[in-house]
Amino acid sequence: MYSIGALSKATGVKVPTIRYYEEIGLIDHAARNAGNQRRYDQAGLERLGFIKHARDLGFALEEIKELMALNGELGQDCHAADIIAKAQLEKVRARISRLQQLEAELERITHLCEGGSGGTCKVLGALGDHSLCIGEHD
Amino acid sequence: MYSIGALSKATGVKVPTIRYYEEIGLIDHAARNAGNQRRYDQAGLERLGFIKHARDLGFALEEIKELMALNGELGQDCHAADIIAKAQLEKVRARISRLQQLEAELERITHLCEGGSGGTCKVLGALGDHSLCIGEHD
DNA sequence: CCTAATTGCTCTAGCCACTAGAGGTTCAAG
DNA sequence: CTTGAACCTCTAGTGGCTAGAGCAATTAGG
Repeated sequence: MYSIGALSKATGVKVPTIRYYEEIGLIDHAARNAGNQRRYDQAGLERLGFIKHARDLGFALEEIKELMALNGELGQDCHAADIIAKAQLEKVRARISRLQQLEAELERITHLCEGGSGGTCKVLGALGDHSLCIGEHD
Repeated sequence: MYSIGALSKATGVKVPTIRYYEEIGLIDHAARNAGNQRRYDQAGLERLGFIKHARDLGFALEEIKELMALNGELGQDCHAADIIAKAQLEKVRARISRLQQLEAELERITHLCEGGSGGTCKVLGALGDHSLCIGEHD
């Protein structure tokens, strides 16, 4: 049996976050001891570990709920899980390519600096003027 | 003179967002016409354009405030602006490399699917078990 | 000039995923 | 038995908006 603090240490999920997950129904209401403190078993630990890992992978809490529902089904629906994971992969790839565009433009902008102050700052100018951009972003 | 709607169209910043920017002090309180509606001049348009562009580049509103303060200074402090932009570039690069790790792992996970249901789903298994990951993430 | 549609106004509340703090209770070590 | 850490609940705040209610003002058409 784990206290909420022990569970937190074991999973890397902060204590208030665990309580928050319970509140929103992502995890079940924990069993309580005589003094009204939450106690968790091995299954609770594993479920929270699953959530943590999925969060680290960028899944939204709603998506994690879906994944956990699949996990609970009789003869886990692997295909559905795969679809969710693939959608997540696509999201991640889209974010990467968007960020790479930003990287290119920020690189360009920072190379405009000739140091010193006075006169017109080209960095500030480039930030203000979208028409100077090489490609589209956003 | 632009109405808030015209400003919105010209910059691509939504009307409630413009009002929100005013509320938090990112832009000055707009002048009002006889009927209490906001009216903007060219300078207002340019400032909002600057904000929009910087937001698209991933700058936080606080950072944008700093950049605009620099812009207002006598003989714009180009060096300071450059430092902020370079920091932003570093943030963007860090996010890219983090996302690339996620991409690699999601790719690995989605390749585990053998289709069909029943038995143990390797996708769900991989999501639950961090120790199966190739590299560290988060 | 009148009307109707559009646009504007303020205010409140909600989104996501937490985080922080107040003020009190229970537990575990010595 | 005492102390201090960990726990409890509750409220409020974060960033950056978005949505909706219930009005007032403007503008285009007839």
